[in-house]
Amino acid sequence: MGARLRPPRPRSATIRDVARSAGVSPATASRVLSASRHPVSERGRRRVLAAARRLGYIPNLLARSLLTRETAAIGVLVPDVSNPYYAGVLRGIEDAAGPARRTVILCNTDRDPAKLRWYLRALMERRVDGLVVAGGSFGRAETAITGGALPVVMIGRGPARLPSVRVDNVAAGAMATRHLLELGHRRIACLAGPAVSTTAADRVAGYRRALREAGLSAADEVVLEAGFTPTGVFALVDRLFARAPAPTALVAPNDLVAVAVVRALHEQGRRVPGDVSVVGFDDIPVASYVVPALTTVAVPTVALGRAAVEALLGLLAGRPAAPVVLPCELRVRESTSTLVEGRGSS
Amino acid sequence: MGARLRPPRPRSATIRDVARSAGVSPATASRVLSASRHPVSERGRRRVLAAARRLGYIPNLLARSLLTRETAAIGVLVPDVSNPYYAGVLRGIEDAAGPARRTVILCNTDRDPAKLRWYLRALMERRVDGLVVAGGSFGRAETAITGGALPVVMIGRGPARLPSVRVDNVAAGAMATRHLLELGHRRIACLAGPAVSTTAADRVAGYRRALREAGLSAADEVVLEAGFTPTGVFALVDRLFARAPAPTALVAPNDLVAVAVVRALHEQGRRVPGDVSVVGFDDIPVASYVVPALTTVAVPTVALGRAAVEALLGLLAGRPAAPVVLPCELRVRESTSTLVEGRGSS
DNA sequence: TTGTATGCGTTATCAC
DNA sequence: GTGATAACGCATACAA
Repeated sequence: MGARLRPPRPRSATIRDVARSAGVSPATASRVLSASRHPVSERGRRRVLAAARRLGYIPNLLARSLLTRETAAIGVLVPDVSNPYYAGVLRGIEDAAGPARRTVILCNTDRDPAKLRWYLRALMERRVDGLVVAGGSFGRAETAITGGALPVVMIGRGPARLPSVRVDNVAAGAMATRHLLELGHRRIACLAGPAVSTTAADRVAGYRRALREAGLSAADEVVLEAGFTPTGVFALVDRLFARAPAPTALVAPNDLVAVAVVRALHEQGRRVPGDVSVVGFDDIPVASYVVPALTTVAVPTVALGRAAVEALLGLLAGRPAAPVVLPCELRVRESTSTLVEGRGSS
Repeated sequence: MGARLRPPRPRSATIRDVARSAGVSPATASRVLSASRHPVSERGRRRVLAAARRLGYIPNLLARSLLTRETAAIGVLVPDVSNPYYAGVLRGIEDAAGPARRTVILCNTDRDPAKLRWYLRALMERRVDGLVVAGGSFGRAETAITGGALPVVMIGRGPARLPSVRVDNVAAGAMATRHLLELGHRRIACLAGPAVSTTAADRVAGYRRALREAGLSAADEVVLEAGFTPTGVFALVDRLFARAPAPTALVAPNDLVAVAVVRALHEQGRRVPGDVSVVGFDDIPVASYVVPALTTVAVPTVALGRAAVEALLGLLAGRPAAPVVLPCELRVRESTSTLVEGRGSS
């Protein structure tokens, strides 16, 4: 006698039950229910379908996957869903996965390498068909875990050999900074995102490049590490404006922080954009509704997620994935304005 | 000869490979690798572990689940992850699921019953251990699909018999409205969320109750349907303030819309809170950073998600789930203030 | 303490 | 066009 377990949950109808009820063999039932291309008589088909409905048959994907070696599931690794940026990405992933009949297994890494690796293993144990990884810290060690056996698409920059879908954050950083330069600003501070984030690093690099191209020197660069959340931003802004000469413009690491910066300045009695211009990144949903509406470099988060899944589906279909770089767009709104002479001069 | 499929992906090491490499039987290998309570000699254990490491063995959860009838996966149905409210809920779900070694399968329903039912079926095919459903429209038809075979925990109100984790949105709506009444406001308008949302309906009910308790009549109620996103809010506010007498205070369906309302008023030249007081719900991350900082009724979204998973885990462990009602909290900030006499009188 | 054998639910193969 | 059968990878009842 074989395994005889206490069934933790009632056993639902199997394909054998359906077959018996329809008066056919399990093979025939399977051919009907799994949309196989194998021919089945019209009469048999009807009987199987009727029996399946009658019994409330729900196929067991676990058993099917065990045999076909495909789970129709994709794993998604993201630092934090409650961040609007990743929420948008996730939305795009879901939007593309649904119609392709794939389900999404979600994992929050919190940018913690240990957590990342743990989840990675969990996803491999589940034999997901592929992975979409957003928010970096997916390096050589992690590639080793997947053993190259698993198609992986990165959102943002990752290990060079992995296909990626991203925006050019250096260009985005430069775009934001150039906008401020064109408005006449010369003392422009830059709040950087977390040190581990390549996105943050690239935006800072773009900031530096734009300054240099405008003829400013390294001495004119003011870069402070802030992070991608408002935590600690108030103190940072205090520090930034305590020193003289104070900046007249500021590049925030993202919109969330930009909103906090605007408020911090407001509390100091400085007006945006009257006294200080502020530019953010991402164009999160509230960006255009806050007062002043945020000037920002829009990142197509939903499109990123969507493109990543499309690339992954291509990979699964055997098509090689070309790197995708989606365009960013400067959206000039109310938080930036021309430098008023007499205040900006050093 | 049996199934001989073209392997779409290279076959990874199985427990038989490990057993052979370790010089033991598959049973012994299984006992070591699945943390079974069955005794295994120390020597055997070491050999199996070594072999597993050597071969890069990763257990196949599909096969294990087929046998144990447990997948360690929970399905999550949510209207829209890119909404900060649900992003918070999702975060809480993930936070509680991870340490319990459960993975989360995410589905966006968009409040579309057809999509909901499709996903529901997909989750059942995957044999998830249980379901967390947020954002309603999970009614009798859906309960029928699960056939009661699947533990379900609702976040928010749902079919009466299903265990739920929620906040008292009637109380929340009353709390927001009472705050405005205490500030002296009498002409208070209410923007309702989507008609299908019980959360929205409850908040409106609370609004009505508070007005009534303050001795106002049904004639004093002004309720307009807005939705949970800023779409169309500008036109709505225009309409609202075109009529006389204009309201002096406004209850928004959530913070996202509240921010948009503040902006719409700003564009009309009305000041918040000087001319109009505005209160929102949820206390989303930006709420305290916008200017004016939003007075809002905080909903513990992350805690809701966490509690839902805990209830579900309890259910899976055989413990009955008592309904959980988490407290809301009024956070008075800058978007509400005392009614200035002479403007508020009719 | 170990090994052998069985079956979880499904689909591919082969013979009819 | 149909049916019997093996196998996917694993955990357990049972015998040793």
